[in-house]
Amino acid sequence: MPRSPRKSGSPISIASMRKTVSRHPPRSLTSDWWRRSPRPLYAGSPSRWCGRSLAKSSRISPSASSASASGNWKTKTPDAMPIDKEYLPGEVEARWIRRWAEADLFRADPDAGKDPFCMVIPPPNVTGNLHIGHVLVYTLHDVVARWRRMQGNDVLWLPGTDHAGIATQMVVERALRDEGTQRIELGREAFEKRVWEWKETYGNRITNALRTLGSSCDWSRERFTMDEGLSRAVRTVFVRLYDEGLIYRGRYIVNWCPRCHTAISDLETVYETELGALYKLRYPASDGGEPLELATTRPETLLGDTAVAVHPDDERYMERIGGRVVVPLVNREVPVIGDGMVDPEFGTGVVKITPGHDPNDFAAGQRHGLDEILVIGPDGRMTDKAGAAYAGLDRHVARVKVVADLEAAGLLLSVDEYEHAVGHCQRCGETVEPLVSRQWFVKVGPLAKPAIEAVERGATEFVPGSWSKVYFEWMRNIHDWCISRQLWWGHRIPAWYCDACDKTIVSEHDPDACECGGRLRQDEDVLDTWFSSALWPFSTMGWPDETRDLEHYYPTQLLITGHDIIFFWVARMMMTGLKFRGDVPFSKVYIHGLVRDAKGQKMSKSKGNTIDPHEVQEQYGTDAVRFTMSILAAPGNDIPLAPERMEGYRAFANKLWNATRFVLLKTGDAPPSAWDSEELTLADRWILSRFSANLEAVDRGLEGFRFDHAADALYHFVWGDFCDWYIELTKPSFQAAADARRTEVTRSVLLSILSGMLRMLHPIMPFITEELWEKLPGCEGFLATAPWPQRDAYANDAAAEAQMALLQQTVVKIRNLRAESGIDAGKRIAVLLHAEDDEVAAMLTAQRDLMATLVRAESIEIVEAIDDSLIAARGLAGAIHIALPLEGLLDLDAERERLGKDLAKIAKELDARNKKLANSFFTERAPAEVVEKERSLQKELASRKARLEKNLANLGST
RNA sequence: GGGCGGUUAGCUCAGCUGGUUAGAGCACCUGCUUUACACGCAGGGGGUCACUGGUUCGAGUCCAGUACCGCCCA
Repeated sequence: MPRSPRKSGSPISIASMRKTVSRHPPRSLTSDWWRRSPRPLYAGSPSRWCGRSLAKSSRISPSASSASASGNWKTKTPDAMPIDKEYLPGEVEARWIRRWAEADLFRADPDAGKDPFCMVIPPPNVTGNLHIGHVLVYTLHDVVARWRRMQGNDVLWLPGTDHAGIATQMVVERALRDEGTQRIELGREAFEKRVWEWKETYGNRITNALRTLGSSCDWSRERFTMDEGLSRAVRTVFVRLYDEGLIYRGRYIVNWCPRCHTAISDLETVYETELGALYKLRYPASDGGEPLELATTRPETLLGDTAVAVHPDDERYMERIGGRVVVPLVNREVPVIGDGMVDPEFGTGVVKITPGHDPNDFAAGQRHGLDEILVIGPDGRMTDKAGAAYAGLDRHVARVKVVADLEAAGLLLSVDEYEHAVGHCQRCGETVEPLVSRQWFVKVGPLAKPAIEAVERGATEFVPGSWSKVYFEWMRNIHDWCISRQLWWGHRIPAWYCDACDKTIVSEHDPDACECGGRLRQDEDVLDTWFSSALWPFSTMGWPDETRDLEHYYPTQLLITGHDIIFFWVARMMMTGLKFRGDVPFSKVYIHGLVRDAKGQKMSKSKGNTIDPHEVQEQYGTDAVRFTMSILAAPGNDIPLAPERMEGYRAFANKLWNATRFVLLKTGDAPPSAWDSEELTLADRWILSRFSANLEAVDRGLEGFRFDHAADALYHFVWGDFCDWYIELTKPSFQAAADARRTEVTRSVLLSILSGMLRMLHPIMPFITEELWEKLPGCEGFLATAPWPQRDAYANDAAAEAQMALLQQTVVKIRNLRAESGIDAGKRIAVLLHAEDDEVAAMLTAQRDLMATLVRAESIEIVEAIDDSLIAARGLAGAIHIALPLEGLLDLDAERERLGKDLAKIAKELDARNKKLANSFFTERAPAEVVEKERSLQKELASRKARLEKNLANLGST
């Protein structure tokens, strides 16, 4: 991140100027721009690489794989060398997307003799545009895919889209309306044709956007849920489930959307709390006795009432059970029933029962054998059964009239404001109308059982594991799944009804006629889109045929998706996978968080806080966006996406760019040469060791889906270890006076680390790394297919790390003393160092020239003792004494204050140690090594404190 | 009503099986045309880890309760 990009107080920041002026040519997303090639194919075998070990002794090699015979570092041609001063993502991204596609790098090959690693994409809606949530999911997919590919797996990341029944139909209907026509006028066949045309024209918008992210999908295997093969899979599944009695057709109460004109599943109904009214009504008793008073939120449905219910144990009404009351306005006599579902606390404790229009009432109706009277039709208007006074009225209008009529009849007792949950259509937002109709259902219970067991026995594992609870909870309370939709766009239900004999035929192949010779009519309805999505992990691989892909890639290794889709999709894939393939569809399910805005609020168009992926890709570069997604992807957490974050990682990309620029400028275009371990400096050994440690952190992070940890390790390795320290440490080696061999070893280590670094970064930042890789001397082929660096256990050089830590501490303290003493930044000063420990003193002596360049010192002297009488800024770095002789420059008061502060801090720490060690419970019960640690720390603090006190005393009193 | 998650620096978040001085980025302050990078360099300030109690030699970390926030299911 930019620590502090603009300190000058300049009113216009460069970053803010960039926000308005994009420097990159706009990319068209609807064309096939990524296919066009102005240049010949990039030649190169897919797996040549340039990161082979250069150490003659493998002890400190960043990459221990043996070099292939052809892996000689090649001298770069000069035209590959020029490198801009800043990273410009736009053109670079477009070029690599094209070159990767041309080289067909991401095609999986089941015969490659490699371990497969397979993921299927959560198919986006074909009508959709890429939104920021997609960017997150697909970034994580691609990070895994690229990492596994570089690790040597045969990676299949299978892309595709789903046909999104309602959404797509609505889009095309809207277009028809604009043309002054409508679906019904067109007729079913013509309409379907129109949708296909629409799909051909616009259906690749989202997949093209996916390509701009750098997604390394195998596009040769792209699928669409309405493809011929996938449609066959749908039919096969439908028929088999029907034959086994797991699909049935029945009259049942469903959630009906009067606007979409279709049934929708429970999951597609979203409940929202709304302010409505609670109406208290009076129902006269048939025998002229005491009337019953009841409360309802939906008075218009009383026209379809077939009973009134009370709780059987409710003493107020017990004796009324079995009696009859008259439903007002329609004057229908209905029974008073006793049912446990009635909450005596609600309203008056009496409720009306409308089995035709309420799920609970429907269930009660079944229990008590009540009639279902449908008074609201599929169009949301009252039916004839509602009576002549209401028939044809919209349900909302009817409510007003019913209430008015009741009032006129003196049967309306009160109207109170009332908050209640109202179901809405997830797709169009219309108030859902529960109504009884004839629909197709999947009997889910028998399918759910093995799916539950599979997660219980660990065949499929949720990450983070807590999501399995959510899965279990839903699966164990699962309801039958309404799968028919009253749409024209989708897989038409393969059921035919005979006009003559009333027989139902369900068949994979369209039948010609009924056995009885009667004419057949196919069911008008189509299947829920999720029905085909549920088959995605195997239907995309060719099922029901036994294909090579299916055999090789199923079950897949990983599914990455959001928690909002566990029920809709994950659970259903589990059920069908087990049922039809006899195995789980994926061994791991990684559940990511939801992308929110910087304040943690959900993004929505109405709030205006959405982030357009294309815009931020242009603005910050796709790599920066991907890096942001990765580093924010802490499991179990939503992702607060602030533009500043992306800005920061754009700076990171630029930093990487310039680090490479430095290396290239200093090292020329010759490939690196091998070194002997004895030739390495402390700095060389240290960076090689750090490299190894960070490689381990990145591997561990990616293995455990800690994308945040992996990205964090990379960030700090590149910016901290490599740029802030190692590059600075190498600079003396490139001065004219430097020893030629030293220069050669340094440039070789630099190139070697850089090569490994680019490989490590590639899964998260594919574009910039591929671009830089191409510029690196000797690197051939695509980085995308270069081997992942190997961990070398011997590369951990603890001694180098410890010495370097000491050196860094000393450097930081010297800089601190300079700054705090107000020494001009450009001024060369003298530095005295003293260490009691001989080894430390030797190390300091060896590294003093190096340190001098880092702190802009004229000289650094390692002395036996620092003269107490010297006027100097003094400090401690661990046990190393530091003095900057500043005769005449030192503000004694300020120095006293500074030392006093240091002293107070150390005294406080020492005090805590003393107390701890004085506590006999601690020394007796804590592990010996912990106590020992505290003791040695106590000792060191005491000596540091004494030193500071002495320094302070030497300054004299004011 | 049932369940799950969260509460750590001004902001957004890390912090694994309890053990030195609780970290990062952003923001903030100071200084800097140091020949890779001002999308930069160097230095710095800032936290009663929501609250209460418990376990423990030792709690941001484990347990219980409270408050507030969010999500899911009914």
